[in-house]
Amino acid sequence: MAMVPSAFFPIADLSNYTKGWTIRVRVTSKSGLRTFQSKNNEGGKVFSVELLDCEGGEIKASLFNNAVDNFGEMLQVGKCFTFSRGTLKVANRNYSTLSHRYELTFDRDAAVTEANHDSIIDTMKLHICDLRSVQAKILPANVDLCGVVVSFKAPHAFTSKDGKDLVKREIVLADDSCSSMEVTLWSDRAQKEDKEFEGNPVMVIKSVIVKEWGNGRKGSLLETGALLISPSIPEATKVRQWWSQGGSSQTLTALSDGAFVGGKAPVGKSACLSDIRVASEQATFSEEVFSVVCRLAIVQTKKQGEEQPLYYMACMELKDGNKLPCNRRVDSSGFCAVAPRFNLRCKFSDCEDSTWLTTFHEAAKGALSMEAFELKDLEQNREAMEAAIRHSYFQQPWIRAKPDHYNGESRTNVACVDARPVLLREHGRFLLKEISDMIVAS
DNA sequence: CCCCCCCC
Repeated sequence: MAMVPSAFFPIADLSNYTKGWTIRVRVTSKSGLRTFQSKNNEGGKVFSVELLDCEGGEIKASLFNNAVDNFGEMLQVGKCFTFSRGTLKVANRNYSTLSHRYELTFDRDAAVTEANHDSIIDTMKLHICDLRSVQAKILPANVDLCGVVVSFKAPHAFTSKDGKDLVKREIVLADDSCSSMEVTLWSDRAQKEDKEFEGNPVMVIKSVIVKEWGNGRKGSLLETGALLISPSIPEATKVRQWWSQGGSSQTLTALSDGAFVGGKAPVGKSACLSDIRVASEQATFSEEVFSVVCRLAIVQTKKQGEEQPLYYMACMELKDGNKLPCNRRVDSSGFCAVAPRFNLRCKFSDCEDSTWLTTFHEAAKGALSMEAFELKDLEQNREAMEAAIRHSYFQQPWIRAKPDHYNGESRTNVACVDARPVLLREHGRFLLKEISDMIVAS
């Protein structure tokens, strides 16, 4: 007779108002055992697991002391169990990779029973995020990725600052968003044989923590995450097809090597948008560059109902004696080498003001985290094109450097000349200093 | 009641 799923409580509905629940779940990850000294100086031990049920609900559970003794061995990744008699508390966002508002703790009262393999519970729940959207995430971010291994380094053993022996291996993943990012694998995963990484296999990596490193972004696969090599899931098939049907020869936007930070940006006077507004309204204003921390709020895609061009086709021939392309506007049958270049009107916002700025190619690439050809590729589908742009709204603070110059008349031309992700650590220190200066001043 | 997600 078929099992009645409703006999078990849905994980998604667990809260601290729930009484007398029993859940039936699969263990999808398991941490190592940690020992600790609690506040009243008692020694304790704990490990945690992630649990998935047949409705796709996920929750983190921590098992303490007696529960470790009773169930520590039994709970293994991939196996199914029923759990009851645990305590619910609001999840600590700092330590949970799952979206559930609550998490479970189990101690001496816990009831855990091994269940038969339950095929209606998935073995893993993935929330795969393409690499281009990783560029726009608030950091640190926890993501699941599906990409082609485009390169890998040898495993490297070293001792960490606090004396731990570690082995890491860096790989570079790329996906059909034409982006790539370096990801660090650790210990056993790092020490898989080289041949596992050869021949551009598709890998799914679950629970990658993404952080700012240097000028770019880098991932690190957490202990409780997962590494799947050439899995048969639709996302893997899609990425594999992209790679074999031209992706392998495409230019990739690297998140890890400062691709968005390349080139010489003018470093402007630190300002906010209202400072720029004031400066640009002054008649005596001479050319000046400002740097502002702000967000991209909107791109003007329509004007009085009319769709606006977002890029133009430019000549890419190199000028004589110059390494720069001439960038002359050409028609679509242009006889020189042509490439799309952005020309956008963007509204940028900070905490107190917002302003529309003409945003040319280099700056627009930074503001949108995308290449002009990626937008042009969608030219048959205006809605998809605009959706791709909307994706970047408010996603990431940008430093905007801006020169002001004249166009012969007294009218001041204000433009965005460069946009790049804010280095959060540096910016955080800057803000802290501002606060402490204010305290001193008061 | 734990809790770092390691490194350049």
